[in-house]
Amino acid sequence: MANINDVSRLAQVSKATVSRVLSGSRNVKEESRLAVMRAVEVLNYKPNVIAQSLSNQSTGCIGVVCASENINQTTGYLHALEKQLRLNQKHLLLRFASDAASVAHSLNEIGNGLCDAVIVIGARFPLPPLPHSAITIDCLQSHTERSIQFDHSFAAETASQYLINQGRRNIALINLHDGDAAEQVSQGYHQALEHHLLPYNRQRVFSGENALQRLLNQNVSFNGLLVPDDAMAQEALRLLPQFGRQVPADVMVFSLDSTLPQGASAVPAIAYPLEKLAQRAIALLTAPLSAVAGTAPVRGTLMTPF
Amino acid sequence: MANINDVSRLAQVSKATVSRVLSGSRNVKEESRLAVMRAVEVLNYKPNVIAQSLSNQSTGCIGVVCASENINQTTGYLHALEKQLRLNQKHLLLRFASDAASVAHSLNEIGNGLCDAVIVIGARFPLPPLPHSAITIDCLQSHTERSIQFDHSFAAETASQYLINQGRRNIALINLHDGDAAEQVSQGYHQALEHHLLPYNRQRVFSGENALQRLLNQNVSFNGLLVPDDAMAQEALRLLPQFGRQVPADVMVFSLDSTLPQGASAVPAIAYPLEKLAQRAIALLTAPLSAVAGTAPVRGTLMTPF
DNA sequence: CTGTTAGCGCCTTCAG
DNA sequence: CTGAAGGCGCTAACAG
Repeated sequence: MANINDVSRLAQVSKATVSRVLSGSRNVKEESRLAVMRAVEVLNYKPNVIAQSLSNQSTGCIGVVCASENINQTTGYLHALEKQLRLNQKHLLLRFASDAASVAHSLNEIGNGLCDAVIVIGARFPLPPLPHSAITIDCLQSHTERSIQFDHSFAAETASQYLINQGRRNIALINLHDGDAAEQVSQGYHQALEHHLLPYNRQRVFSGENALQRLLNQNVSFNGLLVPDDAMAQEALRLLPQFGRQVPADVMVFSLDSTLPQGASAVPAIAYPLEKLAQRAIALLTAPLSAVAGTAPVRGTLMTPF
Repeated sequence: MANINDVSRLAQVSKATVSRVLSGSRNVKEESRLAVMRAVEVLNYKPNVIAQSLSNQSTGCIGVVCASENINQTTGYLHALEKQLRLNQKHLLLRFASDAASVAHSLNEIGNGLCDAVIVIGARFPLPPLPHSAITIDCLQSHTERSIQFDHSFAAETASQYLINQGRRNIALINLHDGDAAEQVSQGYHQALEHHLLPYNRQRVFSGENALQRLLNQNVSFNGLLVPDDAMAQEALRLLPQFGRQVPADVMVFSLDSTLPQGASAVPAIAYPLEKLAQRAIALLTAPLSAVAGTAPVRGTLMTPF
C-alpha cells in the first residue's frame, strides 16, 4: 500500500504539499496540485486513517452502547444512527451491555483514544459515571444535559386517550420497573383517566418480573392494555389468546414505544421519529455546548395499524 | 492523559522497558517491573490504542456489514458476533448496506487501515469483489472459501417433514427471490414431498414481491406455509386472519430461518446456532487458511413453540 | 506557494 | 536485562 512518501516522490513535491492537496487547501499551485492528483491516481493512494488519527488526536469513531435487553427496540435506533453517522463521515463502534459494569467496561474503549465519543442507548439500569463526551438516548438516568429523553408522560396520556376513545374504559398498564420514565408513564396514565373521570384501579397496574403474567392471573377486568414496548406487545399478543382474551376484540393492546414504521406494527403505538432522533444525537456530539436549549423531551406520534 | 514518556520518567526507566512490562515480556527485572506498574497505577496510564495500531499495522477492528433489508434477522447475528469479538479483544465497526454499491463503499473503510477484516452478513444481493480478508455469513453469493453458508435444503426438508407430521399435507411455500439458497429451499421442499408421495403443486409456490399477498389471492388450498424468515412469518400471522384463515388451526406457519431463542418464536421454525456461528466466523478470521475442511454448511435445528 | 522539521504515542531492533 | 534510536504515516508550525 502506497504511502504519502511514495506520492510526494512521484509527484516531485514534499509530503506537506501532498497533505495540503488532499486536505483541500487552497494554497497550492495548480501545477503541483495536478501532479499530486495524478500520482495519487497512479499509485491508488489512500491516506492511512490510523496515522491521521494519531496526528489529529481524533478517530472519527463513535462508540454506541446498546442495552442488550430490549435489542429489538435498540436495533431501530442503530440503523438510524448508523445512517446519520455515515453521512457525517463517522464510524460506529458497536457494543452491547446489560448492566452498569459492562457499560463502564465499554467506556474504557474510548478512554484510550479509539472513540471520540459514545452514545448509550436504551439502558434500563443505572449508569456508571459517564465522561463528558458521552450522551444518552432513552436511558433511565436523567443525565440532564447531553441526553435525549422521551416524553413518556405525553405518550402514556395520548395512548390512554386513544384507548378510551376506542371505547376501552378499563385500561390496564404494564409499566417499566422504575425510574423517571416509569414515573412519567404513571403520570400520563393518571391524567388521562382523570380527564375522563375514570376511576384509578391500582390492581390494573403492574411492573417488574412477569408483570403480564401476574396481571392475567389477577382477577381484574380490562379491555385496554398499555405495554412499554413492542417486545411486551408481542408477548401480550401471544399470551392473551391463551387466556381466552381475543385481541383486539376483548383487549386492545397499545405499545408505548415502537420503533416500527407506520403500518408495520400489529397494535396501535407511540412511535418515535428515529431519523430525527439520530440527527439530534449527532448534533449533540458535534455542537459544543449550545443546543442546551433544545433539550426538551422528544414526543412520539400516534400510530395506528392498517 | 498520561503517555508512555510520563510513565518511564516516573518509573525511572526507559520507554522500552515500560513497553516491555506492559506487553508482558518476561525479560524484565522484577524491580523495574514493579516500578513501572506503580507508575502506571499512579498516573492511571492507558496505552493509546491508536498509536499502538499505527505501530502494529493492525487495529483490532472488524468491520461488520449487515444487509439492511432483513434487519431483525441480522440483529441476532450482531449480538452474537459482538460478544465473540469482545471475548477476542476485538472491536465491531458496524455498517448497514442494501446493495453491492454500498457494500463496496463500506469496504473502503478497511482499505485504509481502519479495519483488519470485514464480515458481510445476510446479503440477498450479489456482492462486489471482496478483499481476501473478508468473510461472508448467510450471503447469496457462494463465496466458496471464507464464508459460512446455511444448509437451506436441510431446513426446508425438515420443515416440510414437520408440517406433514402435523397433518398438513398441502404445504405452500414462500421462497426467497433467487440465488443458491432459494434453489436449496426448493430442493428440500421437493424432497420432503416426494418422500411422502405428495404431489407437487406449483401454484403453492411463490417468491419475490408481495409473494404472500399473491398466494392468498390465488385460489389454492393449503394448510401449511413455509416462509423464509421471521419477518415474513410475522406478516403471515397478521395477514392470514384477515383472509379468514386462523393460525395454526387452518394454516400452520413455519419460519425457515429464525434467530429467536427457543420458545420465543410464535411459530415452529428452523433456528441457527448464533453463538457457534459467531465463533466460527471468528475462527475464520483468526485461522490462516486451515479450517477450509470445516466449510460444511451449517444445519439449523427444529424449534417448536411452547 | 513550498519544503523542512518536529511531533502524535508506541513498538522494536540493536547494541551494550 | 536495558536504553538509545529509528520507524509507523500523517499533520502542522515555521521559515523561506
